[in-house]
Amino acid sequence: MQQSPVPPETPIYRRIADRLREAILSGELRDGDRLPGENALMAQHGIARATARQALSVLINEGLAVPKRGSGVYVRQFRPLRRHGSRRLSQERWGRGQAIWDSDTRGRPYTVDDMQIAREEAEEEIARVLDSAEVWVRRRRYSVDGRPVQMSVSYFPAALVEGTAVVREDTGPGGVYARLGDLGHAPAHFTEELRARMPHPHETVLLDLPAGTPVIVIMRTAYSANGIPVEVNEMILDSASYVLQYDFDA
Amino acid sequence: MQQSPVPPETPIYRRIADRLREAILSGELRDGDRLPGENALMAQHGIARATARQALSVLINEGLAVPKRGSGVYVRQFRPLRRHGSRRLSQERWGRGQAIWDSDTRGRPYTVDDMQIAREEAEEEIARVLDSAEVWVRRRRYSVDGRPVQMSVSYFPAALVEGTAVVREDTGPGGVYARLGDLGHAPAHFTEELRARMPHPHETVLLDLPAGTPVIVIMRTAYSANGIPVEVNEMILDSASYVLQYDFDA
DNA sequence: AAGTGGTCTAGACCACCTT
DNA sequence: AGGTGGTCTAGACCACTTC
Repeated sequence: MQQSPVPPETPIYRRIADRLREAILSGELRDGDRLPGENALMAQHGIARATARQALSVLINEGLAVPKRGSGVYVRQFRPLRRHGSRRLSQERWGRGQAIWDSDTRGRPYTVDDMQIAREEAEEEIARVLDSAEVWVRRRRYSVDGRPVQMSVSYFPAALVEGTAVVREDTGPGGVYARLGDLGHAPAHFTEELRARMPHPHETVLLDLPAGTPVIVIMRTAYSANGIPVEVNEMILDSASYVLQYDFDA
Repeated sequence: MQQSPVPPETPIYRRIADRLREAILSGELRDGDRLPGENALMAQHGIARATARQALSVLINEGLAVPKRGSGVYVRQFRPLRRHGSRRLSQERWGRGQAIWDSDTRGRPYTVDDMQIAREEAEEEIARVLDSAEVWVRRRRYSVDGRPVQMSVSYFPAALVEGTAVVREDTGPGGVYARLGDLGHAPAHFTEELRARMPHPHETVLLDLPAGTPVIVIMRTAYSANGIPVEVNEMILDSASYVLQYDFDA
């Protein structure tokens, strides 16, 4: 009924979480291994259910563990894809580049689902950047190995692409950028603005994100050679599925 | 003692959290505003303390709200700095670039604290990339307006920088990169590998991060003109304090 | 002094997964 | 059938902030 008279400096649930985190980060518990469950923690430490849950919730919110209903709590894995920002400048040019983080994009193709194309009134920021109140919008979701990894929304100035293949489902060989080129507005420069944050609920659903998984938000603006913005592309990435790489010269 | 016979499709705590999130994202509740507290939610919805707490914890773990002991739970703000990856290629070159996200780096200087310099045995990954088992390490933390925003650790091949100003506290005009230049190894190419994840506990402490705040991890490798890696710089950024910008050509 | 969030106990019913 | 995590109740003591 009464807890120990002098509360220990760090709360019980936190010390338990620390112990488990150590086991995970040290590799003692490996990817996919099962953590001690609520009942096990209650018995081992003589604590109440809520306290055991709180300990596990720490690791879950840190993205180190994933709960599976009716089964247990498991160590989470990190197997990223590699996304290249500026491919043309990539390491092949000066060779010898060594990657810090492994990734395994090899051979696994993207799948596109939920493609949607529509003409819309632009949100404030998009309208400002594209200098156009009306835009054509292409929405899609990318999956790898059947698991969603990215949502992407492209915006084009309506006047620029009206009636072209850019607003059709099948954009033809070379895709949207080739069509923009046909129009005399081939993308020549890119700006990517990037931030990370916790996902909103609809993003959690669409990307099937476990708790403790941030998203990376990329706002990419494409400019034609004469400096006209021709596309804004907003991407929401599952941070557990990606390593981003940017290469550039001094 | 008994809850309603047919449990509602979505749990109570989640519906409350949804309502509050809506209020935050719609701007009805603004930056720094106080959310209804545990007692208020208990009274308004006729629920137990733990349920009210659970509702608030959702928003806290989403990074939308910050709890303040003895005071209340408040709407969190996002006022990022802007970090430029490839400045030389930046938008000024072709003009007209419009930023999607506001940021206010203007005039606010970085402060460096906790500078540490040491000779160490390199971790496996660093040793592999730098092709050197022994490294000199420079650690420091950057703050803006007295609030920590970034931790940074630079690694140099020991043989390359031994006895030079690179391993001294004061690196002189132009800093470390200028000294590498003096040695005939001026950085000419950069690769940045970037990911986002929830912070580890020591990062939470050192960056003073509220719950629900991811970190952005950047591993930056600098190569000299002839392709030799001369520095690896690992940066841990508070994701709520940064927008990253990369500019490049097609 | 009163109110707030932080921690903890000891129960309960439920849906879900494994066996 | 039994174990697991998900939700919820009704209390308790505490440290801290605000007034």
